[in-house]
Amino acid sequence: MADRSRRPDLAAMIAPLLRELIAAEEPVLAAHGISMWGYVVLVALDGSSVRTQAALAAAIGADKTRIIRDLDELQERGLIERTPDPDDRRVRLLAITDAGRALKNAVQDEIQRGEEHWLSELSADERKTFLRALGRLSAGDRRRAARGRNGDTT
Amino acid sequence: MADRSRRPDLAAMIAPLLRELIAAEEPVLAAHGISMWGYVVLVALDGSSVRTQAALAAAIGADKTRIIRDLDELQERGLIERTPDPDDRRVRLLAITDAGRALKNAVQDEIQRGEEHWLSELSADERKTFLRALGRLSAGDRRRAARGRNGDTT
DNA sequence: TATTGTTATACTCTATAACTATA
DNA sequence: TATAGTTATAGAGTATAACAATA
Repeated sequence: MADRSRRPDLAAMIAPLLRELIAAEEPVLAAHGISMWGYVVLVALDGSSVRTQAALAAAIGADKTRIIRDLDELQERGLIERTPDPDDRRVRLLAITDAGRALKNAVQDEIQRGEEHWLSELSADERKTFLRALGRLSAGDRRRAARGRNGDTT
Repeated sequence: MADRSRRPDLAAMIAPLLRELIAAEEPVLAAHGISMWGYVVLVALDGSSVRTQAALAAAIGADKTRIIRDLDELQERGLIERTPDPDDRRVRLLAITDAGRALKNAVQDEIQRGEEHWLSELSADERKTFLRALGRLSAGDRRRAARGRNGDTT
């Protein structure tokens, strides 16, 4: 018999929720002709001080080899710029363009409007505490992850 | 310039957290010689009234074809039973064994002890509200998902 | 004809290794 | 010798299609 005193594993509660959130994002991304990784890249470049491709890969938890196609495409569409670093010509400095930021903001607005659908199941207090707690746990992630890397994001 | 009034997307906050939770589970699962899907199957069979393979696949969000190997292995190890349904001989009725339940409980205990590491970042109030809100959102998943299927879990 | 469980195939991701150009 | 970026290859994981047995 199942033990009612057990709570579900955190991962088991979160995984299906994430699956639905991603499924809801896909049509929005498709409508704007951008991939999930492409969107993640734009968000990372807009919000942080990430400059090099290696730092970007680390920041978004991707392998440095698997974001190159996305960077190529984003650059071809004029959504990001890749300029050689004069101080170290191995490095290519990344920057989001105005067009890239506009696209990212449009996509993000739509996605967050869709997420209200989920958050509306919570009371105002629950919502506030939930988002804060989630941010805390997520921030813990970043702190732990940062320790394993070189600590700098440029 | 980044707009500070934007909150991160829910998916963007949850995804890295889930990745870490899964990474923390893997050594536990490996120590008990069971795969992630195998564990998910045991949890589903222990806690609900799922009986057929098709219902199980739907319940855990997997394709019916991709759980067969796991079911084979779980059965070989005596952790589940697969018996033909006398009422419909196409169907094989699934049931967790005592050994399966014992393994599942042992793994679950270890996993949840590990999760305290994350939850300890929250205050008692935050923790309570967070888990309740997460359960609510996750329950919403199940309601929405159930509507898309046949409504019965047997 | 539809459905359960199964197998085989193809496809999509991802990780690994190897290469270049710089340092 | 080590590192940033790149490319090519191989592997894992997944979805799709087709099959046999039964309804």
